[in-house]
Amino acid sequence: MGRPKDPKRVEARRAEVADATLRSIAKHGLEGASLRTIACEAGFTTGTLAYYFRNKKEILLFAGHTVMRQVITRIAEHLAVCPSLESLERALLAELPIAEDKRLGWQVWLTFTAQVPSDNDFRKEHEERYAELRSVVRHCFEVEAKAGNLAKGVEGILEVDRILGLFDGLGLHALLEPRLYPPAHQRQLVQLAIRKLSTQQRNNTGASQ
Amino acid sequence: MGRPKDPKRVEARRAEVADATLRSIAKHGLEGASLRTIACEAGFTTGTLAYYFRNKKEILLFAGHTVMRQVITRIAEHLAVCPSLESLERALLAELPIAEDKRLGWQVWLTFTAQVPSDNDFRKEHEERYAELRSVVRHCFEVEAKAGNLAKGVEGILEVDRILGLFDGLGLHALLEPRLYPPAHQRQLVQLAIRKLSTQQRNNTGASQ
DNA sequence: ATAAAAAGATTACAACTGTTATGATAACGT
DNA sequence: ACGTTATCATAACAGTTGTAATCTTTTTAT
Repeated sequence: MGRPKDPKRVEARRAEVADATLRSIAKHGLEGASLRTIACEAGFTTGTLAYYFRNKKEILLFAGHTVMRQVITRIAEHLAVCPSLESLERALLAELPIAEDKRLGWQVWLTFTAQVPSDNDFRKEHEERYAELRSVVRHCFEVEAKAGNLAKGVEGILEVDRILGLFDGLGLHALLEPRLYPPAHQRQLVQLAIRKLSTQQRNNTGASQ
Repeated sequence: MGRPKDPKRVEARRAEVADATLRSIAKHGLEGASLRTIACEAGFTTGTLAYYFRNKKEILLFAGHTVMRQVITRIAEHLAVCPSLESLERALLAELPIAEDKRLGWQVWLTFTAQVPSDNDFRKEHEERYAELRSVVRHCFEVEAKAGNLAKGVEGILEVDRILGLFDGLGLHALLEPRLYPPAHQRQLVQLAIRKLSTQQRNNTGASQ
């Protein structure tokens, strides 16, 4: 008798398809990511895709989900060991569109984000991921507030939105015009924004990595 | 003899098509904006579009161009009469995704922005518009700096990127999750970010409009 | 070894896409 | 009034899309 669906293999194949989807989007945008190009990129045919996914949208949602989840997981792990503003700084710096793989991540983030206003499934996915992200960062501020490490007049709840707003906006601009936002410039902007909130001022303008 | 192309009429028709394009995108995203739906939305047929535009991309670029140009023109006019941080604050507040028409503008901005990484024509358009925007805001900072109205330790060049990054990031988040970013919250964030830069602190948390 | 089910390829299909050729109409100058 | 040309609609084109039915090949349990 044939075995029941091997979950290991299914998971692996779905991951391969997701990866191929990301590569397709990175090359020619969402328009260039048809089922055929995705399948070709993965070394399969459309029939294989149909076997592991119900339809194209499920593929896109899965691909987007994995990308966002990986980013947030990395940030959360940084902040889990030590939920401080310093950790937050390091976590965000590591995700800026500097290295080529990070730039690719930002690009697919952008294309998926652009689907949110006109597609309820993408909207739901977005809301869930960002709820996680906000929760992690908010916890970070709460800990610092209790320790009395926040400068006078900084409202934690406000600052979460401000930092995340700046982070996404800066990342977006850096993705779109890398020449105007070289790595050092990106880092400097994030560092300045975070360090202004802390009582203990650090001065290193950051040549890490 | 038939008259030569009436530029007034041509301009008007192209504007109608651009408007119809924006409405189509607002309804079902870029995927839902085919030449037929655009034409139908404008009360025309595809033949009419072909008469006023060479191809679809030209339509999209024109539509995107007009939207961005209008936004930047409004901001520039605000800052032309009085290039101060206070004017900048008012100008940016007026463009936040609060009213429904502004939200629509942000949505098309997002869809066009998402094309930038994979399309050189969109990239060029984006670079030109943001060069204008940065120039206007930078001039605003220069004037304030000469007047000695900038708080200690604020580097104008850095702050331009920081304000614009925060503005786009915040606008994006507010567009995607309006319930988490009610009008007062959006305004508060922008106001706080700008007023921290000035020597003369104002305190109104903003109930304008 | 063999039956059975899973995994994947091939192919077909209907719908839709952007583009364009052609036809009809309306506006204008003479 | 006429002819010319701008304007716009109709319709056809070839290509692509997502989807799904069908067929072949592995893989596995007995």
